[in-house]
Amino acid sequence: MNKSVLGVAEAETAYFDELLGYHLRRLSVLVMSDFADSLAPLKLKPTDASVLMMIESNPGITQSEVGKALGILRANMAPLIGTLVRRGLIERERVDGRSQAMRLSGSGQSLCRQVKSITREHEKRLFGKLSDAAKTRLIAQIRGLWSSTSASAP
Amino acid sequence: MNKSVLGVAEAETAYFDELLGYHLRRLSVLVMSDFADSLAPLKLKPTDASVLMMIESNPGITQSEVGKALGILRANMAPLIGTLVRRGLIERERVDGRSQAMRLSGSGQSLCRQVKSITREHEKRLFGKLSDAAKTRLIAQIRGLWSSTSASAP
DNA sequence: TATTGTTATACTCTATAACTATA
DNA sequence: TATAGTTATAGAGTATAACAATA
Repeated sequence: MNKSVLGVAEAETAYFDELLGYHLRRLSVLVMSDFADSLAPLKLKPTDASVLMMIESNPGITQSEVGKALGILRANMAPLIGTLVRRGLIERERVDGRSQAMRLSGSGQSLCRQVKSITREHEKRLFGKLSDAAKTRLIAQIRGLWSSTSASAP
Repeated sequence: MNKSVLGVAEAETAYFDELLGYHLRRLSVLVMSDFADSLAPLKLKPTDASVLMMIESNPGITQSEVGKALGILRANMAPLIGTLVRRGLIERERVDGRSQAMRLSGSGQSLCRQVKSITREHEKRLFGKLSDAAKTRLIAQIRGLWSSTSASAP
């Protein structure tokens, strides 16, 4: 329900149309918007979903580890995790006096299955045009661009 | 200076790695961040730059036309344009009692040339790996994905 | 001394609503 | 009645700073 993009012009777009970054962003905004809409029935935002998936793949992971992996600041993890715990999707267990290991609860696991199913449909809807080979090649290409550049600082 | 991404994991990323949308977003965030940093010396944000370019390509265009083309709400155009006018980059001329035609001033034009030059360097830095052919193919592919989906409402 | 989790807070983006003046 | 521009404001998302408890 949030469609601010960079495109749609009847006006001359001119210079932008040669820019890969411009098209990349335009598509990314569209995809994120569709993904957010797809997850809305589960009362989850893309960030929530990614946190759940990360915990599912790494049971026992701590808040700050998830934060590092997903690029979310500790300060913002606290309320985010708090909500998921209050919804009974995540269970926490102190593992040392500071850290707490996180795991999915039963309902967290079943919600996670729904997230995966919704995500599959979403990807098929948006990228179903592409053959598996084309999709794989595209991911590899994008990853190549990423890794060549992301020599960014700590 | 704003690096929140979705990646970097030492933790298992697992499911995400098969998702085109995930990689698309990761790269898009990286590219936007680099673009914003590149424009910072000109005291322009990506949005400002896109507005200037749009006016340059469409002299006489009105605020709401630019807004429609770039997906910026009227309400948010007002302060944005106001700043650019106060900086002497844009000139406004009433064309009827409501609308005002916008044009770049002299300094707006020369700043626009700098934007283009910076943008070229930015694209070369991030996408220089790709041949022109690969880049063109990629843009076409992205545009194809966009247009097949963006049957979105007004 | 560094790290984990937390709170408080600020800034930017984006969105809605309501107003004015024109058409 | 609809449109262009404006103002005010609210809500996300993301940032910094500071603190307590622990390592």
